[in-house]
Amino acid sequence: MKTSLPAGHLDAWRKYYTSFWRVFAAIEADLSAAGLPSLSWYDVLYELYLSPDHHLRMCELARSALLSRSGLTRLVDKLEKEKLIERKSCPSDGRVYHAQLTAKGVETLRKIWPVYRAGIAKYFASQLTEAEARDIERSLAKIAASLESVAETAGAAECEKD
Amino acid sequence: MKTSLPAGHLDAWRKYYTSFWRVFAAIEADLSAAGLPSLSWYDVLYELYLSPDHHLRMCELARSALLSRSGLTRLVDKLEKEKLIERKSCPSDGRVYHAQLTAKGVETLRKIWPVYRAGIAKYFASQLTEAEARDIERSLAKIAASLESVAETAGAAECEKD
DNA sequence: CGCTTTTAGTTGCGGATGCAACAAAAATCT
DNA sequence: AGATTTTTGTTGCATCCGCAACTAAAAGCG
Repeated sequence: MKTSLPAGHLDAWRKYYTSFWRVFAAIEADLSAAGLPSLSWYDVLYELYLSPDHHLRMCELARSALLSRSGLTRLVDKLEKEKLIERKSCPSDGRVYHAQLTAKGVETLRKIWPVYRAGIAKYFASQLTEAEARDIERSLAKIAASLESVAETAGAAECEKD
Repeated sequence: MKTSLPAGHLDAWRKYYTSFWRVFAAIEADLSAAGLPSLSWYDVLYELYLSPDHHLRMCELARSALLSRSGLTRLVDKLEKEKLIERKSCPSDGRVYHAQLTAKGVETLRKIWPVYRAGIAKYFASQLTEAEARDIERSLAKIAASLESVAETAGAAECEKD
């Protein structure tokens, strides 16, 4: 595993880190100002929306939505209280619950998206050419993919080797 | 202000969003596993380190370190308790406090950096060529710069126009 | 078949952080 | 100068979230 860090890569990291927090905060502020739920709610609803039959096991949903299992449990509690999803027990595995997107959940997704999209456009996309967007997508896809399986045990294995 | 969002730009956003959270979580996990403070501590200490005489007003530090004023107040409380910084009142403005990096603060910065650098290298830089890193730096610099002044009033002005 | 290990989801707890309200000081205006 | 507004930092409060411990169920193993 490569651990050297050329100056150009460090510069890229700094911009990546700073730009992300600023864009993220700006989008969250827009959502909040519009009286809409935060991006973590959107992420969960959207992952369910993408899934076949709009449902997913809790642990898979946690991974897709970039949350810990406990974090997801609480978030699903709130989403269920708002009738945006339902918990359904799994017939073939008594440990498993599926989160099932409701019609109201889809509706909420459709309310959030215009504001979210406008935020992405204003704070992120408006600064990028088509070519830049394509290059970023390609480069960052490699990074996202390389960390796909890293769930709750992040870094442990590699750390022990040092 | 442009609010349309081409598909390529949306794809770029998705990878940006997902990759960032995964890399961030992985680095935080490594720091935690090494018994080191989190990135928010590093950010504050590092911004002070970069500043002339290693000190900065609270509100400037909050902006540089990507925190709210209240968030910074609490973080500075903890850093001061650990003797990593000192609060110094400003002679020319009675409202202002300066956070002053201490020798122990510099030392802590030097303890965090190797682990942080290794994380950046492992989870971020190792996936990018020199050219990709350069392009990302250039593209994201524009985004970061366009949001430089957006502090606690993020999005408000633009939102009212819609 | 029992016993152990693993997996899925939940809960107690504590830490981190933002918003709104506040106090103090400075700046601005008349 | 006195009154108003703005700026700076802090605090009360609420929310979000992860880790560790726990329960229940399934899988693996003798």
